Amino acid sequence: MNATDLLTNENKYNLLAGRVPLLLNRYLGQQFKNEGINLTREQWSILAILYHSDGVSQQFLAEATSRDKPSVTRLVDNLEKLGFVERRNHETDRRLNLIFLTDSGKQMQDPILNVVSETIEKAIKGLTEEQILAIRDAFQIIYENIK
Amino acid sequence: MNATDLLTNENKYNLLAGRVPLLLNRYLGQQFKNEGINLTREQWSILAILYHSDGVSQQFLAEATSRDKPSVTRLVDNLEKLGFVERRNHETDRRLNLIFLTDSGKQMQDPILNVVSETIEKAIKGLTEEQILAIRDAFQIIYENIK
DNA sequence: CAATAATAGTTGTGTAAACAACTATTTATT
DNA sequence: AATAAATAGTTGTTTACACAACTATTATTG
Repeated sequence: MNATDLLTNENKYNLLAGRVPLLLNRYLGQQFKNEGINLTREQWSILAILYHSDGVSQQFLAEATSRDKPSVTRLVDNLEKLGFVERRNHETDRRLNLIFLTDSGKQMQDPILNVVSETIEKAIKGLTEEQILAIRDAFQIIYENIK
Repeated sequence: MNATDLLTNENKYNLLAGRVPLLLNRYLGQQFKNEGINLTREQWSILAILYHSDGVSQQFLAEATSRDKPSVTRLVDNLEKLGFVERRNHETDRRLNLIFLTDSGKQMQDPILNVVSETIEKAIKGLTEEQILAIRDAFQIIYENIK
C-alpha cells in the first residue's frame, strides 16, 4: 500500500468540500456576532468585492463569487435592507443595477476586516506559508477543472 | 516582499471557505442528476456514514458530519421520504433514533460511489498525491484550531 | 428594420445551514 | 427517592443555495 491508496475518492471529496469550510463559515459568523457585526459570511463576500470595486453590476458580483444570479439578487436585497449597499441604475444600459456601498457600508470595512483577520489567524495557526500556498495552487487546479 | 505577504487574510479566508467547496457541491449535484440519482451532496454525506456504520444515532451522524442536530433531523426526514433510510427506536433508551438503510438505500451504494469517484477524479485531475495529502494535513490543523 | 439572440435581473420552489427554544427521556446528585 | 443536570431529538425562524422559468432591455443578423 502506497500513498496513493491512503485516501479513497470519498475521503478526498469530503476533504475538499466537507466540514472545514462548513466550520469556518460557522466560526466566522460567530466572530461577527461577538463583535456586534450583523453580517453573514456570504454577505461579507459581496461587501469584500465592493471594497475593492465599488459600483459593479450584480452579474459581476455573481461571477466574482461563483454564485448564480438569483443568489446575488437576494444577497443584495438583504444588504440593502441592512443599509450597507444601494442599487443604482446604469446611466445608459437600463438592464444593469450597479451596486454601491452606502456610508454605513463603508464604515464597516475596518471592523469587518479586523474580525476576518483575527478569525483566519486563529484558524490557520500552525500552518506554514508553504502549506497555504500549496492549497492555493491545488484549489486553482480544481477550479479550472470544474468551473 | 516575501511569501508571507502574498495572501491577505481575506484571500486566505476565501481560499479555505470560498468557491471551490461551493463549486464542488454544485458539480456533484449535477453529476448525481445526470446519472438519475435523486440525492443532494448533504444527503449523501449521511448515507456515506451509514454505508460504514449502519444503525447509528442521529447524534452520531451530527458529530460525524460536523452538522448540528436540527440539520441532521431534516436530512434524515428527507432521506426517509426518499425511502433510503428508516428510523427505529433504540431497544432500551427511548431517547435515541437509530438510523438504518433500507434495501433501496443499500442498492444505491454502488451507483453513488461510482458518481462520487468519477466526480472527484475529474475535479482533482492534475493534482499530485502529495498535494492532496498536504491539504489533508493542513485541514486537520485548521479543524483542531476551530472545532 | 424586423425578428432573433443574448444579457441582466427577478421570482418561485425545494433543500440546507445556524441558532434558539422546546419536549421527552435518562443519568447524576444530594 | 426527589430534584437537577445531561442527553437526544424536534420545531420555528432567518438566511442562503441551485435550478427553472420569467420580464425587460440591448445587441445581432438576415
